[in-house]
Amino acid sequence: MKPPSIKDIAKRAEVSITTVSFILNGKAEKMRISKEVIKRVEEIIQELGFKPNQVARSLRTGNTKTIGLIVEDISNPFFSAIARLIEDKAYKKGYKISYSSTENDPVKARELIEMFKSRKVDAYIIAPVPGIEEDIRQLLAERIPVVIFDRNLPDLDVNYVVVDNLEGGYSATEFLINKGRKNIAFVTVDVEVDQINNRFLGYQKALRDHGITANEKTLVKIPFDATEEDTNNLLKVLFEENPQIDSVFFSTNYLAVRGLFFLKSIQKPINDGFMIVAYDDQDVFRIHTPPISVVDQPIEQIAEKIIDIILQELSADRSLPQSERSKVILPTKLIER
Amino acid sequence: MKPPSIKDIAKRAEVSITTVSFILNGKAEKMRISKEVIKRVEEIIQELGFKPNQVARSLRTGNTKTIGLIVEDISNPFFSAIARLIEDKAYKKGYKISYSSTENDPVKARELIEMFKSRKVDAYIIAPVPGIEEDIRQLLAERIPVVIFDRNLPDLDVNYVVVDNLEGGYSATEFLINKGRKNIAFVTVDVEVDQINNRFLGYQKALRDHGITANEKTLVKIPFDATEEDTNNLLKVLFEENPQIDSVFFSTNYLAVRGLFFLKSIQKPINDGFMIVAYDDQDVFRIHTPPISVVDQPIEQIAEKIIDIILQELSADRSLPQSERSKVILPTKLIER
DNA sequence: TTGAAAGCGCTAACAG
DNA sequence: CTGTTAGCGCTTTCAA
Repeated sequence: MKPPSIKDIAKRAEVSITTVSFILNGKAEKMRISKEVIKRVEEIIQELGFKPNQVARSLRTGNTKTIGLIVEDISNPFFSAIARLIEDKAYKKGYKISYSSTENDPVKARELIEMFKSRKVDAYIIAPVPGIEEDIRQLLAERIPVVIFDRNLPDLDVNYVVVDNLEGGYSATEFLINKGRKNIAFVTVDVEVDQINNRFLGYQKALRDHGITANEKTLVKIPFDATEEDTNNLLKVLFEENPQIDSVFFSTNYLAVRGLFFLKSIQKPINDGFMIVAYDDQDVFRIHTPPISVVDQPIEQIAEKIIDIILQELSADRSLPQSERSKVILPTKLIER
Repeated sequence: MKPPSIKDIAKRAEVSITTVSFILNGKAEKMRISKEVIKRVEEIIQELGFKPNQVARSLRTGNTKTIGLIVEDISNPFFSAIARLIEDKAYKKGYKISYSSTENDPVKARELIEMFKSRKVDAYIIAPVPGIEEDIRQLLAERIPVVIFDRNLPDLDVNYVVVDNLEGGYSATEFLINKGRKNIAFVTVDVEVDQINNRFLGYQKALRDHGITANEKTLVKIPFDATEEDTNNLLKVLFEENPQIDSVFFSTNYLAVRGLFFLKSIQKPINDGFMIVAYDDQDVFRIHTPPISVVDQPIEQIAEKIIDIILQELSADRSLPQSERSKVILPTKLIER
């Protein structure tokens, strides 16, 4: 009924618990345990289907072989794609992933970190919300490996993997300008996070560099918790009050999707006279008629870098000293369609 | 540096460990511990920022407050949406989710269950692959709560939450027939899983009921690990050899997406002369021009049912006896577009 | 080459 | 009302 313990194995094999433990942990030869004993014990382990209780092991060793993944929303394709890739690589090294969605709520984010702390996860991968700098700082102080991604926390010295969002915003905007757009609206989420800010800065810079004056009225900030209907209403106002708009740059994938639905609903065609650029290369942008140009983030590379950093620190058995913290900024790629 | 333990709290408050433990677990009043003591201890807990070590607690109590979620692929929108909803509800009850993707590989699925077992997760939510019946049976024998979803494992008596895929396949097919389609191709994944089989059975039944003879040549099974290119090649053959096809029913969301890309690449328009029905209502089908009709699964209800069952068994502190196992079959909804 | 035993942090039975 | 203590299953030091 109840799963066998190391004790049961030891008893059955007529050896001590210690011996079993050594065999279990591959220290058998180092301890020069005889071949026969090893074989006998291993057979019994097989026979009884014994699996070490990881909880007990964790309590003893202090590591849980679990990585905490904190994202904004696991159902966002960007995050779920990252989650999938990270899972894969972590799994190969014997790590499991526990995930949680913050919904961009610093209070919830803090609770999640607490929860993971009490569960003693070995490392953290976090798409941070503003306001948890202090919590992360504390993790760092305890020398727990942390990588943040998607967005940087500027006043925190921590490993991060982000893309060059300023460049991303710039290239998207410049692309539109080169297509002859004069009135480029910017639709974004009303959250003060680094990556969104940078996309906006890139947008502004591109306009400036091309001698175009930004029009404040065509800058729309959609609350994070806005429903689709709320979003539609805001977009409606945007277009009604600014009929001169000849293109829109959406700063996030889901806003672009909503935007496309909205445009469809008002039957505003996307064509040579009216263009769209979105962030993240998702199926929905490729399948759209006409296809939508996007700023593509190198998801695989992001995941790879994250897990590399984490595993490296984990194997170094501590977080790196400040000086060696990894700062990875990956390029985005404008996919013109 | 190191987080404080219950011992530290006890020492600081000059009470015994027991007292602190009782306070921590809300048994203070039952044990009639004085108000002042409670207050003092709570203050110290606050002050030191003490969080009980969940690992130690788990070892002691035998439960980890963690639920294992095993899906085919967490980056599939269907699964990530479910994951998100489950997470939310579980979180409110103090449970965390660990996830893993099986990639439809029974060997990997088995390993994952083992891993979760050694980590002592309290309950399992599994989108099963064929071949793990025995492992699930064993979980059940140990009275661990298990819910399977998305697909049923016919010869297993276990809680499940699925949709009526036969009905789903039927309604999709009938819809096409009613639209005057005579040559309905069926594109599916080459994996023998219950939900896919039922979608096919529904397709067949609808054809039969309407006096249409199924054409074996227009039934395409795409290997699960086929690349997009492989898929394209198979579809290419399908259309080249069967020019009479006037509609396609795709049995899975991702195959439909690939199909749409393929059709776009060969510039085959979707219109009154050629129609498509997909499974799962995703943005990509709504945004497509023209929009694609789909068999919609009630994702929220699925997630709700799953977590209800799990939490109920968890609070009953054991898996239900066979007779009371929950068998939930939810209806699908055909969204005509 | 193997065994005994301490102890990771916590809960809860039992004793006072 | 509070303290002492055993023990959850495992790793690892120390001793034999």
